[in-house]
Amino acid sequence: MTREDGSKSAGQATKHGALARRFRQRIRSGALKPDQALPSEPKIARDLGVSRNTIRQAMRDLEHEGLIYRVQGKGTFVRARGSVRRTVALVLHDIAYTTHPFTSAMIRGLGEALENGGYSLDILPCGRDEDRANLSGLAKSYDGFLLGSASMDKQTVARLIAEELPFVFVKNYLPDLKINAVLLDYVQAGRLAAEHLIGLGNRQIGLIYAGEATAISRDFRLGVETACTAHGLTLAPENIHDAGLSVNAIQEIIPSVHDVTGLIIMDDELAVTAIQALAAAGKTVPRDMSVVGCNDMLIASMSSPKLTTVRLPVTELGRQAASRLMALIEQPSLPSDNTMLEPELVVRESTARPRKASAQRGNRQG
Amino acid sequence: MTREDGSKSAGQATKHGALARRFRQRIRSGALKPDQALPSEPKIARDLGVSRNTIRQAMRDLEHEGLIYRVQGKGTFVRARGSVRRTVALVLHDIAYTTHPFTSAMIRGLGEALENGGYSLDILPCGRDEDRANLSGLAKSYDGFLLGSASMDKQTVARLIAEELPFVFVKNYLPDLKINAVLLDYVQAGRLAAEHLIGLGNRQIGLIYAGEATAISRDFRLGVETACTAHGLTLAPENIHDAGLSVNAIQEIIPSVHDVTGLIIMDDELAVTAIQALAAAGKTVPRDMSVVGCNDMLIASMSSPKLTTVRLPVTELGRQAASRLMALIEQPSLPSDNTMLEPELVVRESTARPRKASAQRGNRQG
DNA sequence: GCGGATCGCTCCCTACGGGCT
DNA sequence: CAGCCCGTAGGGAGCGATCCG
Repeated sequence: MTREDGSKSAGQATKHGALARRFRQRIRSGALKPDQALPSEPKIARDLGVSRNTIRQAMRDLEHEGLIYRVQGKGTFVRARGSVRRTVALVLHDIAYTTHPFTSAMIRGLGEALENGGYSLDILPCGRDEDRANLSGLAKSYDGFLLGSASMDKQTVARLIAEELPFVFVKNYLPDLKINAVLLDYVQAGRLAAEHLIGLGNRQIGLIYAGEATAISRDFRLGVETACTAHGLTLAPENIHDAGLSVNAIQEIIPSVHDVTGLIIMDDELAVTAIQALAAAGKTVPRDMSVVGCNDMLIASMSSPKLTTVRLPVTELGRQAASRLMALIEQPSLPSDNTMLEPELVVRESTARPRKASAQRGNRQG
Repeated sequence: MTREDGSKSAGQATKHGALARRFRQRIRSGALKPDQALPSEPKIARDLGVSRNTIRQAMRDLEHEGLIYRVQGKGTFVRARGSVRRTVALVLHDIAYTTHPFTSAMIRGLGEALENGGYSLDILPCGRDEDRANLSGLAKSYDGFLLGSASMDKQTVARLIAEELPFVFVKNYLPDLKINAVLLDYVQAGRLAAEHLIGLGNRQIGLIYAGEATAISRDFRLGVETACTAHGLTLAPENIHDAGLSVNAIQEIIPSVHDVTGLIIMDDELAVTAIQALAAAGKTVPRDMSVVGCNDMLIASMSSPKLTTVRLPVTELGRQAASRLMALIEQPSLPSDNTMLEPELVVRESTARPRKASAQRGNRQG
């Protein structure tokens, strides 16, 4: 431990450390400019009274850090910052999340913005402790990090901060850390979905969401409950179900949904699956039950009936997060900032006035 | 150029290179086991008659490669291979491809198999020359590579071979390289799609595919043409369209599709989009036109009408490719092998007998 | 608990070679 | 060509860490 730290932060203990530190500062500050030659090894040796061997060790370290390059017969030069394509990493809980349409849409936005900025994007998992431990090791390989995992822990973030590595939270966030984040307003998304159903006359509302594990899922539930309370309704605990992101879970949950005329499902794919499961159980959407999805993925407009959903600007989320990270990389002193993107209700065919309610209230014909 | 190659592949030119090579082999072969101590620097110096300085340089290189670790006062030791979680990289043309449902399904299979094997998966882009150049630099970071990009070039592959890095082609391949690959039989996929339409009585068939740029797209067209020829039909050039993977391209292509009763589209999303575009132009599928997709993604069974398509075992492709790569990593001497996975026709609602044809032939009522 | 042996780490010196200008 | 550059290779001295008797 002590040793490793010593040899890394060095800078004073050893002569080569001090030398490396000296040149590192001069390069970072801009005193030495890209492709400018450093003094030759023999010259430094004479000037500073150190052996050439020591100088070579310092130079070797700087070369490994990517700060300089050496050409036999010519000299040692400062590496141009842009000579290596800059790369940022998107860190997900599990690489399998790329599979989800939401993540796909986000990556589309990220890739687009980063491409325009001349950056490359790699995707890394961080669900396992080893992966996260490895992350700071990979730090040298990346110019910045997009943190898209709900399983990101404070220690890892603290390490990123300690090493002064730029990062931006995308979609997920750590509740008690006020740091760079580009987020979606899931409270508002839940509220919009619930208010739409309530506005149609639904008094019994059910919720299928991703559970209490992630902040955004909690936010969504909070939004639904807030809307219900505001209209004098209660979201009964037995009408709240945790499906995670699993299509299979939906199949198990649907049969246990009773006494509900409106169902809010936090994911379009799950919502479409739910509609099919309801159909299999003899219930037609929206005649017997209204269903509202969330995200407005492609499938929402392709399914039958077309899904009423809450559109979240996912691709825009990616774009803004990427822009924010690039700004941070190019100007590390930027103040921390949180951005919240707002959702929008998209009414299609999967929601309608509940039959009993409309009969009781309007007593309309048909 | 010459220099870089020299210093990298070294091994014979310089003494420290030869030394490093010597120990690299002994470690890789298992002659030196994890956490086993290497001979001490002075001992190697005496035994081999080289200076300690030279030995230290070789050890430095090995340490940077992660093969050994050194502890002052104790000695130099072989690093346990399993101490760092093994990681493989999926190399795609562009990170945006993760966005495509096909890639998602493949990643699902890859992730599943790798997870079971105790591996992590990173996703890297390689579309730009800089990215590919960087790839061999990243070689040290990864235990193997899954090559999923059609833009993979021979030089890059040659470099991987030269550095003895395990790799497996997934889905895409380089026509003249007989190397490890797990592939889908796109010739057969095209043939199945065409034969289904022909079997229904369609005589005028159109094809929308991803162009001539990639081997699999060419294979698909070949399959369609083969089936047509076998049944005495010709696939007219004006009925072959290149849409890439672009939903927008479909919108432009559909209006120019004439005199065709059956349309084969190499991607389900594009096929569903095409059906909507046809509807907008007043043509109903399958009454006025039969449409066959390819891949059997989720959307194929969710759309209306449900899409007849050719199911390709994409997730299985991922699983097998991952297994193959893990086997190669653990036993580099495995002989090269190609695996081809076969498609299957899934008939749903988007295909039917053409009206004219059925009228002409059966002259049925209605 | 302490001293000696051993280890890797730092630092110095010299010399030769091959590439660049 | 000479003169400079970095790369390689050799020599040696002393230090701090580790281990063992």
